[in-house]
Amino acid sequence: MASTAQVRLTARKTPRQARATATLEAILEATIQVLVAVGPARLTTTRVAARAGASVGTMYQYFPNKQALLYAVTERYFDIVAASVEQVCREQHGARVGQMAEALVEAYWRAKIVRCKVTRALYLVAAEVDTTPLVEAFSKRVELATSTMFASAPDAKFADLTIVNLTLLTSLFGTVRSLFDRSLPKPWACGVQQQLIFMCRSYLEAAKVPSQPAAAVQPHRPSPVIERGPV
Amino acid sequence: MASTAQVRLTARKTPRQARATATLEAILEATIQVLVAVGPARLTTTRVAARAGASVGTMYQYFPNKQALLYAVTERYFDIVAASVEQVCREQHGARVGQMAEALVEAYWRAKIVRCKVTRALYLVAAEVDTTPLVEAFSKRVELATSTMFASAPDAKFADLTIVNLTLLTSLFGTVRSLFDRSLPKPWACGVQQQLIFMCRSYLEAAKVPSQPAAAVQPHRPSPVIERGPV
DNA sequence: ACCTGAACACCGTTCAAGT
DNA sequence: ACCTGAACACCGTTCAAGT
Repeated sequence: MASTAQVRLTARKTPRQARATATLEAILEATIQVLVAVGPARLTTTRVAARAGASVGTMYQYFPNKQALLYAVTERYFDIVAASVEQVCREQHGARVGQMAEALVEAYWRAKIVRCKVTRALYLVAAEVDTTPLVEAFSKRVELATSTMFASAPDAKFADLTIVNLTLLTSLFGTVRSLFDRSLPKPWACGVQQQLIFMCRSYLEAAKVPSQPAAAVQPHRPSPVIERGPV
Repeated sequence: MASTAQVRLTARKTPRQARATATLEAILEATIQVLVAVGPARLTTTRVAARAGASVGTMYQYFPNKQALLYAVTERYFDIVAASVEQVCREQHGARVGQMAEALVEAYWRAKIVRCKVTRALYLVAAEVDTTPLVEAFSKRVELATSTMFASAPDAKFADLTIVNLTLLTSLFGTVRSLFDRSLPKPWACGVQQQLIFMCRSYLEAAKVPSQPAAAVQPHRPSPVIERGPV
């Protein structure tokens, strides 16, 4: 592992009294605020504690180290985003694929942009803490929701839904991230977001397995190098 | 700005003697090695200096701070990747769009994966240093190369090449990054990479403006919400 | 149970002294 | 011109002492 050595990232103890719960909450909230204000690299445990109205020692009662603090905040964030994706997936159950793709992209985009400062700050914590397990859990959760949704579409069947779904999500997550990383003027970012919907629709359309009344329209040229499943 | 305050990120002075040039080179090389070994968060100026066989003071003669060091290394890396993308763009000049898309994705993927440890480490330095200017310069450079290439395709014209090109690249950069961030088993990663080619092809195909002998095939359903340019 | 903050170790950065 | 490394300030983490 490159960036991180072996460190416990889970909470150290859970509060038993109401006062303690409030303290813990204050610390987590303060962490987000400091994160947004100065970024993860310049975030200081003392600063977080001060912002939360507590002392450093208190913070260390609940978290074994700075990394665990960032880990906890990231976990909460992923949970919110995953939940809102799951919601649209339920809402779009049984719709047409094109409509699903559009709703999915828009929901994810909205979830990221509503708290865009937080999003931007959290994209950077990966450098301080190894958040791979969180990314993995988040991805798996979303994959399940979207694949269930796509499987319910009446207008499309896919030869290998798993890989199509995985590709679509990888591209969605990545494209949105790229948009955050670059400092594109808003109109361009919106343009790309619109095109992204169009791109996802085109991909799904092209990845469809031809339905019953097929054989009518054939691909113009034989598509040569295009394989589907994992190699 | 969240993560970084005002700091000079450019080199402090340039070496005048051969000995000094060697020192500088050793420092840059050592930085990459340490970066790969422990990641940007745990990279230490002393460690870098030691690895380079120099003292901390020497490092500070050439770089005003740790961030400038990481900045310089990132710049070099971007330069290599951009150069290899530019090369395929020249090679594919005048080819068909589908072929171009495939070559582009594969070239970018290859450039990233040949030194995958370095790639992974450098993805993380963005948290320590504000590399936005470098990302921007890199993107602009690649945009120019690919848009020139696409404009030379005999089999496709686009209503707005700029936004199509921007979307394609944003998606390419992002998807590849997502693949690095997640710890997918190799076969799945390869599967997604293959599908990404297919996705880019489908998108370009769908974004084409119908050529001369058009009017024959009409879109099955009016596509509702799909706009092209920036809003 | 929970909280505090002085104390310690470590790392970024400087600068007076060397070749 | 270039290099060195002890010295200083700052931040993560601990722990003895408090309520």
